[in-house]
Amino acid sequence: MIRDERLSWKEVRDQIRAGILNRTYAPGDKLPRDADIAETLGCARSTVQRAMRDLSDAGLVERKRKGGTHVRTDPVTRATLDIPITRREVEKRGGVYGYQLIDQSLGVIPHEVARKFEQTETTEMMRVQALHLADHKPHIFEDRWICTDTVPEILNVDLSRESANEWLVRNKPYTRFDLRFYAISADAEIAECLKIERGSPLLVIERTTWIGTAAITLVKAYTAPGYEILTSN
Amino acid sequence: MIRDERLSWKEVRDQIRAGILNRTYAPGDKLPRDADIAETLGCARSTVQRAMRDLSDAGLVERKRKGGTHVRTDPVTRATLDIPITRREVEKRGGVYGYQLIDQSLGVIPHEVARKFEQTETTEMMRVQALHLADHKPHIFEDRWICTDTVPEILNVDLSRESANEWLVRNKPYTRFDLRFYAISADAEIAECLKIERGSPLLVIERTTWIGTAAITLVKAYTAPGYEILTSN
DNA sequence: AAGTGGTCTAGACCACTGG
DNA sequence: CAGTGGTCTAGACCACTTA
Repeated sequence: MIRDERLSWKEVRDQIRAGILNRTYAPGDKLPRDADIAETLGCARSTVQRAMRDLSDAGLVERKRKGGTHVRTDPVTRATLDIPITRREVEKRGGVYGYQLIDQSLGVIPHEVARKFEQTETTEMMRVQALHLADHKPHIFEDRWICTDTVPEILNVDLSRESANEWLVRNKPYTRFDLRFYAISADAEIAECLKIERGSPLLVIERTTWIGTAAITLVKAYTAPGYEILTSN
Repeated sequence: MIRDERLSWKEVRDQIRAGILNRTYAPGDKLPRDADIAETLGCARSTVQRAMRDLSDAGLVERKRKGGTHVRTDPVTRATLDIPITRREVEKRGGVYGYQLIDQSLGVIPHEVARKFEQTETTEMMRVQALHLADHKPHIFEDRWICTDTVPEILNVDLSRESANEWLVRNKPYTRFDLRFYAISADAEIAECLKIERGSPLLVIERTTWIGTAAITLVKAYTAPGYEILTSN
């Protein structure tokens, strides 16, 4: 007789997942209770729990107290995205990073921006427009609003040397953020900055960050043509 | 004296995170060992572990055996994306979903497609072009290649009734996928399908899926103007 | 070689929620 | 209100990695 070895939670997870993939448990089906699975497989319940949490995080099953664990009927593709600071992104690809401040000013925020910040009484903020370069070519044009009430220190930062992107990320950690991606066609201003033709299709990455409920910044990053966002799974 | 209650792992996590946000632990700093934190806070080491895993998943700290736990120097914005099947996406917003098969054929895959599949000997696949509608208006035009070697059953599915999107997701779970987003401008064919002007900027969602190492499908989803991808964090 | 995080166990209690 | 998942503990051993 071969003595059973202890099961790792990944092995448990893979067994359960296999059962789902091969239709032993079809979408909508209820899986046995953790305790029963543990007994069947001969491991501790917490090991099953660990495996289940992984499957749940991956969106394969849905767990409810008292309700039990069910195979999700409506699978979603769940991906994790890492958006690094632009410098890192360029350097990681072996490129040469460059940065240019284009304009910096104080001004009243447009309604559209105020809406993105949700609840903010602040009406005047700092606007920063800057260009990130990769291998000396325009890479990303960013148009940013920074809440000077939340981040008064920004007034004393020399943004011609260091990008707001980096300064903020290093000095003002956020607790919440909002991300959206969409496509636009380049208007005259953006086209000029990125040195492309008007009307070129661009991917825009828009990010708003808060610390607690206080708005920090809203940035629209207009990426140069050819830019792609990738996930690795 | 008030007797200390047991700490939950979320409370532990929040305390550690607070220490990072308020610079008690600056970027690059090493945090105490789990065991020490546990003793300091008066909880079990596994509770600290749970908290740390959360911070690590969020990208705030980096953990290494023997090396200890360090606050990450270059924070990344880490977001989780859920991409549901198109029907759900439309219905969740309260819209009416519709679907039209445009074309279905067998053909030799272009080199560009073969490259995306990485290693595949298959050269002939099924191509499916279809339109997803939201409130009777074009919403997403999808151009898909399906590997008939991996998914021979697809040959017997009536794709004019059910979208390949849904059939695959229900019947052919994948084990790995690749996602990318980028912007293009609509060519004549896409413009006609989506009933928009040529040259309109479009967000494209491209997804390749595999089961094991066997290719399943590659789909390019051309979204109608105004489409946005959102993350919720 | 030794230090630190990762995992497993067995058991207890809690918290949510569906029947 | 009872069943099920979620969490906590204390302790042991493992596995990776760096000093």
